[in-house]
Amino acid sequence: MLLGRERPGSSIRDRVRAATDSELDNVPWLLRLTPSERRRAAAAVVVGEAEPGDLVCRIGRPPTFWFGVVEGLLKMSNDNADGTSMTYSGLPPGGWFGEGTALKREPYRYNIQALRRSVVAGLPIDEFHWLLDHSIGFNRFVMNQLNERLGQFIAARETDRLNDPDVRVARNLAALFNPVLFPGVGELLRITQQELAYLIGLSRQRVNEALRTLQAQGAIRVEYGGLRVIDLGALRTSGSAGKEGR
DNA sequence: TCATTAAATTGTT
DNA sequence: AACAATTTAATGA
Repeated sequence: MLLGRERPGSSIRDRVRAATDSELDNVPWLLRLTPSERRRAAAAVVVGEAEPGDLVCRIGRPPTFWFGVVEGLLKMSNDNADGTSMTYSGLPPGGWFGEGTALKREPYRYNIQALRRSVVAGLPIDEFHWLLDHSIGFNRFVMNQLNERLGQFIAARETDRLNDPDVRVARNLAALFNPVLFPGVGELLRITQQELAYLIGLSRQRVNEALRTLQAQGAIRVEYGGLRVIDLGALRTSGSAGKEGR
């Protein structure tokens, strides 16, 4: 779908190009490859721009790429029969996804949609399989990725049961700041309060209030257009053992 | 480089 | 949801 032969009006409006060097610097798994593997993989990686609302991949489509976020913000969601949709996760820079469907060559089970203007990278599925067959480092990365994502989904199930908005915001932020899944984020997560509200399913006002509470607790710092993590552990455990009441 | 203006984002009600 | 205040980005001298 990142390929140019897409039906008009659907998916990414995409001109795909080869990745630039600085974009390749933001591809975490390239560092795990041997030099010759890296040369081959880097040449295969393509990038495209996604406008807000664009679908990077769609439920039911056969997997053509393993995708990664170079810049911007995506969301992973699922459509229900009644027309509503459920958001599973936000995908900030450094995150790679779709390995499950790529591995089995089965259709995507979720939609990936751009929340803001984003740069999305893709590794063609045949190259993905070649790396699985030839590169130990790549296998380590994918395995680690799957393990970490499993942990994230288990944590997400608990989070969804919580009713305290402050805690839900904290846990969602902890997930987005995950350095293993999203190494491109670093200390500063570029996300607006509106986008965060949309991901978590709260009003922007309530998110704003929660963020300022978390800032007062010393867990984060609120900045214009983004959030800086001060204490990731506090975000993860907030509301479970502790002192904060509301 | 600086000043001005528009746009985006945040803070409040 | 609406509005004001603040921050950033864009423009042009």
